Amino acid sequence: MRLSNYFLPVLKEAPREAEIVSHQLMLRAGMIRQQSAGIYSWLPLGLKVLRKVEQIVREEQNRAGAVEVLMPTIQSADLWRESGRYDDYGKEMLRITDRHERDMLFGPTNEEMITDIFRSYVRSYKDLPLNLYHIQWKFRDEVRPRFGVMRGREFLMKDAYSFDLDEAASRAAYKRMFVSYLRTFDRLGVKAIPMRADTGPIGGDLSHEFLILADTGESEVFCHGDFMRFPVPGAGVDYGDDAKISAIMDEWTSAYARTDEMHDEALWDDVPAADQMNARGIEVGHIFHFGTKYSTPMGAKVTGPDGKDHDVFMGSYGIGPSRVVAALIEAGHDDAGIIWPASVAPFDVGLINLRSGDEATDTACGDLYSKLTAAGFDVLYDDTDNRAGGKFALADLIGLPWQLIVGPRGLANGEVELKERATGERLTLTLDAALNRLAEWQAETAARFGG
RNA sequence: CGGGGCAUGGCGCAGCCUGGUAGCGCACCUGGUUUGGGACCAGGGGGUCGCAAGUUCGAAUCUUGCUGCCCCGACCA
Repeated sequence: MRLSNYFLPVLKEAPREAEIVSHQLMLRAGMIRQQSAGIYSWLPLGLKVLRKVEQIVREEQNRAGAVEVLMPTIQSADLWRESGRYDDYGKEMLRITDRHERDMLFGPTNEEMITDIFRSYVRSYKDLPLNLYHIQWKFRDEVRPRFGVMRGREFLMKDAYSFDLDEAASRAAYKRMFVSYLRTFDRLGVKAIPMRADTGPIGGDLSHEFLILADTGESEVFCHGDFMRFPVPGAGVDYGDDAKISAIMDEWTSAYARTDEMHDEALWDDVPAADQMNARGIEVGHIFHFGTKYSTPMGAKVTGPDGKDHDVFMGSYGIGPSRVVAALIEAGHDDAGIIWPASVAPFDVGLINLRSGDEATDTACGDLYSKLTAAGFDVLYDDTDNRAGGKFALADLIGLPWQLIVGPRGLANGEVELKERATGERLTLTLDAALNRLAEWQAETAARFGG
């Protein structure tokens, strides 16, 4: 993409209303625009990151055996009356009346609807286990939306729902999602820690939150240092092997990890002082096992091997991709701007032409742009006639992993500069050497973050 | 929902106390000189000062009401 053809409305100064760094940087980098309290438009750069996050989440859900569907944002109130939540949910639910005076709502979550889909089609235990998910916008009319997309009223959520014949099978489904979350956050390039959680209004008896560690996180985290050492299951993990999956979850739940809300000083004292890790985190995922809470009132049952009907056991599993985008910034930034993990960076390389209009420089940049694009790099080519300083500042702000800096001075020696955003390291290389270095990185990144 | 704050060109702000018809920086447009870490000169465009009512000869400025947004607390991906 040539910057001159792109839409990247950056701001030199952060709007006053933005308090936290991710919100400031998302506004400054032209990723989002606020349309109303807690409601945002996603501009091209932001959307690109959001889609990448979404795609990684999708791939790991699919790998774990979940099947994608897409349910509507608007739901009928009748469905929610069946579960009893229409009255329970309170003012967080945005209620809408259509032209026929029917009670509708903008879905804050989809347990009822997915249960309705399930009961409409599934009759036999032989069709289980089943896990259906979708990635769809939700709306929760928060009393106090804040911190940009970190806590918006409208937000993108991946929500998966598992259906099983009995408690044991349902718990196995829960563990598969648990493991898939470990992989998902690892591929997103962040350290996420699963913590025992309150089940809250969704109900149930087994629940974990996944928190991305970031110094500016909202929640205080107490966890054992072992979490930094537990191995993340690889792409080859066998989700069909219940024992193996169970063992992974056992390991990842073997050490103490709680947020301040669930913190237990007595248990904490049992953790050796050297292993006590006190950090901050951002909740980006939450999984629940809630048994027959919805299947019973809504009549979602299957015929078992015994020839009798059984209410199905369910769980739900959420990740908020829109919040993840903000959390990644909280976890990766410096004074100059964002530092994206390679797997979700909006572009791989920022190609900086230091002297647009200079024939030799333009030619060299055009050539590099073609070669990189052909080699599978997503390149943002700054071909504008801005000054060097402005281009550097922009590149740092939007946080692409690499900056390939091309100017007449270096070209005279057949050289360009390659700057790595994360480390700030700058290398002066020949054109070919620079391309080779990027190719190495591409291979490393594919190995590290690939599906 | 309780408490606090803010609202003046696209963004950041001053002006308000002590009413006299709106200003600064950045951004934008034109021309020129420039060009390796946010250039300089000259010229230019853009705001019924959130909305409504009131006080006054006169309101960005004073009064009242409303709306929007932000922050702190209780709740959430």
